[in-house]
Amino acid sequence: MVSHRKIATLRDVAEATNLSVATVSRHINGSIKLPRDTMERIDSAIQRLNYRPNPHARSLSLGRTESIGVVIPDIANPFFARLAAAVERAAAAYGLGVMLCATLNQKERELDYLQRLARNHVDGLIFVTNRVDDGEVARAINAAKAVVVMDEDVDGTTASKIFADNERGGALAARHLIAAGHRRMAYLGGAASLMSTRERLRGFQSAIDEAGLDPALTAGFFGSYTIAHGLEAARAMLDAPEPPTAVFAASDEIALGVLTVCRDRGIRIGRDLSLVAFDDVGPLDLFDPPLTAIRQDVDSMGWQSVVRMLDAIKGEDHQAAPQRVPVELIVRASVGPPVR
Amino acid sequence: MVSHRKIATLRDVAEATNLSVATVSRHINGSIKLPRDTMERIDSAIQRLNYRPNPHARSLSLGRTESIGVVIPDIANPFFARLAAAVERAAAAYGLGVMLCATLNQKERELDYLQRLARNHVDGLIFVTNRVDDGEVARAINAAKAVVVMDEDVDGTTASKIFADNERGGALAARHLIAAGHRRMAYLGGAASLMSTRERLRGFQSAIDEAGLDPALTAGFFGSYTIAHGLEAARAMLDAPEPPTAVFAASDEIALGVLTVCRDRGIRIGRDLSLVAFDDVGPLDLFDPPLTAIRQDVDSMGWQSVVRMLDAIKGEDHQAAPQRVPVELIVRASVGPPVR
DNA sequence: ATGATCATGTAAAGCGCTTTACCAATCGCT
DNA sequence: AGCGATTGGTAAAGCGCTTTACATGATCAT
Repeated sequence: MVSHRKIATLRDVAEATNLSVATVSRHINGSIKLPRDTMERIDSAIQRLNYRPNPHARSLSLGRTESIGVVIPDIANPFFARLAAAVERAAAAYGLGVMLCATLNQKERELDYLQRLARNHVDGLIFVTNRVDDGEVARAINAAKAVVVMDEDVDGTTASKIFADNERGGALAARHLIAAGHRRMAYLGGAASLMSTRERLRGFQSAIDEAGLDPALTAGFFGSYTIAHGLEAARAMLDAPEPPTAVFAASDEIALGVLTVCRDRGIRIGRDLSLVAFDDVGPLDLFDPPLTAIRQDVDSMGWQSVVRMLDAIKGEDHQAAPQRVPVELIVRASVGPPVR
Repeated sequence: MVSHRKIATLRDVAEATNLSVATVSRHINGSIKLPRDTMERIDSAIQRLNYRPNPHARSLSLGRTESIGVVIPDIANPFFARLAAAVERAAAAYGLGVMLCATLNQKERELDYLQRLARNHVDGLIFVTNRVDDGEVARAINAAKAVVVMDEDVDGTTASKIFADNERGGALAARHLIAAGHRRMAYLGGAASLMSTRERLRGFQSAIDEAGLDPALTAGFFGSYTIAHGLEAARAMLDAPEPPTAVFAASDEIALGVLTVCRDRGIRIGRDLSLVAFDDVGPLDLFDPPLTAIRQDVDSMGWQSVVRMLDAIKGEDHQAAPQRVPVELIVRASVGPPVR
């Protein structure tokens, strides 16, 4: 006797209770007050039939989906993974599902998700990119429903925005290095046109100015937030006629590249060369040596992005200014006095 | 002049082309052959109106959603993050969306997702857990539609299964350690009742047997796949009357715990104590020293889980036996000859 | 000329739910 | 007794799409 029972629908429970679907629906959604025994009849039927509303029917009828999309370059990257995890946690706390979309940094995929999701698939989109946009993605974002842009800006968008306090992070790093005695430094950034790379540099330079030092002594190397770029930039930097005594890597990944090159060349981080990283999501304390870094408060960013998302969905005016999430200097063992 | 234009529906393009919605729908879905100019009329109208089908209406009508769910303990964990990324990539390649669900290892959330998603929210579920189940989750899995269980078994389920070749991984680790001369070893596992922990141990022991060594010399420490457990187990192990000369950690995280304790105590990994990790997803090559590890082929697991998912959705008989994905020994610098 | 066949469509039901617009019966008041 | 308000419901439209069943005209072999 195969029990191939179908999934119960609202209608089934209506029939089981001798009520109309409307009554049952409104009771479920709390938009009607019924006599006690009617309520109990309904509840027990729901229980018995193991009824659950069909989310698609619900979405179709309601026009909303009770879920949001998270568009992210790459989940395998620890920074984005933690960001996604933070968003997920916050979303779950607010009863929202999360649709995950990895773009692999491809414009096509960004646009595709923006379309598919913003259409009607989800109520809103938390968008984080790693690419510099030519305007097309910006247009798509502005055309979409509720969007909050996180971590990296997309020029020309009117969405709510959440960013780390990059500038302050850069300043913190520079001050720490300067305090240790460094004068000739290097900045290894991501793409030169990315907001985060620019801001971290600006902060770094402002601290140099502030200290009355010669900004010309600090070299900049730009590329991308990857280990590969870290390797390349580290080599270029070390092969320069007058190599720096300290380096500020604008991401964990870049710092890992530096670490690798130094290991290969027998350069001891923290002694021969000082290093400050940015992000602090990997287990930087377990590296050799433990890496001093500017820590982003990823959890807070994720949470706040969801909060602003809910505001955006409710149609509330988002604040014009991007929200800045504080960063923090975590001192470990990769910074020492300069050697020459 | 505010352009508050509504989203175009199928009906809109039908009206724009003077055709019926049915005709347009069937043309879009390729289930009708139309004269060239009719086709062009439709296509251009779609273009012009920027029409996209409403996914919920589509799902409701079709009974499927073109998306799958991934249930995972914690996305912030690099191993699961990479697994999720691999699944995402494969799913995207097959035109499937991915709904991400983090359970934080809570039974309630596992059950909740199993319900919500398996109901009708997604076409199938890729389920990975970290918990030992009391039977309830197993029942829910069996009741759900297409499910593939990955990485860790759930006892009593009839789903398709994809696991790493844990036993072989354990054997590989043991042989490597034995070849280096170790006799007194420790196994630091996760929960003792977890399949993966048991299998890795079994493989480890079988290699010991095979080598004709005394299995009593290998101590086992069980707990969870976390840094915290790694710390604790490492301390217990080192404080034993006769500490081992080598340790096999059943996860990267556990190995990180060992690393930390050893750093604190001035024990040099690779010289005073040998260490082999399992997973190899973190940048283990950048640790101090670079860690020898058994590598899981996460990408392959993710991809294959999607392939089997598609089979399951199509209702094809899944193979009875779990699929085993090969593992590989990656030799770095954390294993040396024993000291006493 | 006649039916058969094909090409090009149309109308309408149904997917499961929410919600608006109603309605009948009861109750409390004057 | 008569009135309005309240209680406890119902019927039906509509969300956007797919699909089945049917219709119309042209083409073709006989």
